[in-house]
Formats: sequence, structure tokens, C-alpha cells
Amino acid sequence: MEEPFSLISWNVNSLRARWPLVQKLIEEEKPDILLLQETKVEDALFPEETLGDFGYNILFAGQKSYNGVAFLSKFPFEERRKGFPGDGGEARYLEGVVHGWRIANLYAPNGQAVGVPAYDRKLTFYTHLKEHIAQCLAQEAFFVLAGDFNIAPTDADVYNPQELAGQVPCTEPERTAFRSLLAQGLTDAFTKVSSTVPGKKLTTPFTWWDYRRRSFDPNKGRRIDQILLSSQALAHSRPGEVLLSYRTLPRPSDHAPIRWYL
DNA sequence: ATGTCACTGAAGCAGTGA
Repeated sequence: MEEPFSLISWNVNSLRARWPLVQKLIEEEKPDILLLQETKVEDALFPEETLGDFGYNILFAGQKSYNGVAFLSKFPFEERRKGFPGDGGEARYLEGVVHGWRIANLYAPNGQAVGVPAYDRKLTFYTHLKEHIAQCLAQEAFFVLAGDFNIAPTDADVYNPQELAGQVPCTEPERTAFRSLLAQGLTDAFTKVSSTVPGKKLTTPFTWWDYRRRSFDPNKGRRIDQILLSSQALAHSRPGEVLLSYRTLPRPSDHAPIRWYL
């Protein structure tokens, strides 16, 4: 039986601003694979050497100000890919084959609000993503798609479903897009476990809490970061958790890291 | 209800995105 390896996915909301916490996460959690979203750093300024010194092989794609993704792996890359056809040309997707597993890192568009162009671009992005993921699943039995999907798949995935009804990230077209991804043959890993935070029971753990109000302590969050697994990946995996402590530390991201064991 | 954070360009703040 092969030893399991750990995967952590985290929307850091600026790698530079989050650098102390990223270092802490690497040193304390020692993920075999670390997928970062919203790095907001151009390739020329990406700290490739420093992260390499931590023992990672690295794939990254950045932009100035917006977006940006990085894929850190203790295992060497057997294949690597940046973006997919129809992704809109933004730095939102990385894919690699490591340790015999095909793993993809996603930062889906936010979509802003129903009726604006960004919302339509989000749905288009998902249409093309689904087509690409079908190919990934055809290529590798062990496939993982993880990251910030910017979709709350069900009403249970936000604290205030009534307020958010019909709004991003809870609209029916977004949820249909998410279910279409699952229909390709993927399982949303965190729906397979229940989680408890002190004093509050949750069916699925939230991963994001708004900066703008006192939202973390009363757990007024959303579950918009997910880890999707192919059936063989799921069968080979065991549950991880949301690393809530990283949302309580000084200068946190608005997202918490999520971990799974593969 | 519109309270925070991070970014950029440009000037010590305003606009944008999340």
C-alpha cells in the first residue's frame, strides 16, 4: 500500500501579502502538493527560488494585480499545462501529472453579479472547463480538480441562503455548471464528510468568510473552495479538513486552506 | 447595511475587484 500524500488548496488573496502565512503553512503542514490561487504576482516577480528551497517543483502563471495560480509539488512533474482552450486567457488554471496523478488547480472567475459581462464570462468559462475536464478524466484514472470555484453548490453552502437567493455565487446557472462538472465523473470530497467546529455543527465546512463584517467568529461563511475527485481518486483517498486556524491569524486571507489526503 | 483588504497609478488618495 502506497503512503498517502497530502494536498492543500488555498486562495491566498495575494502571495506577497500572505507570504508569512504561506511560509508557516509550508513549515507546519508540509503539504506534498500545494495549490495556490489569486497570487496576484507577475511571473517575473514570483518567488520561484525561495519556494524551490522548500523542496518544491513549481508551476506558476501570474498576472499583474489580478488572478494568478501556482502549483507546488514535492513530486516532479511528468506533464504540465497552463490554461485550457476557452479559458479567456487569464491566469486561472494549472494542470500537472505528478506521482501518476493528474491534478488541476482552478481559480474560477468571481462573476460579480447577474447581468454584468463578468457573470456571462464566468458561465462561458465553466462551459469550456467542463469540456477540458472530460478529456482529463479520459486520460487519467486518478484525477483531482481543486481550487476556488466561486460557486456555492447548494443552499447548505452559505450561511444566508435566503439573502443570497438568485445572487452570485448561488444562482441556478452557476449551480448547474458545477453539477455538470460533477456529472463528468467527479465527487465533491467535502460532501463526504461532516465537520464540527466548537459549538457549531455543520454539514459541510465553510472555506470563505467576508472581511467586511465580523463574519468568521459567528461562522457567517460560504463553501466556495472545493476538491473534486475522480471515482478512483476518491476510493484511494481519506478525509482532510479546512484549516480554520489560518483564518484567525494576523493578516489572514479571506479564504482558509483546505486539505485532503490522497 | 455596503463596515475590509489588496491592488494600481499616481501622488500620500481614488478607483477597481473580490
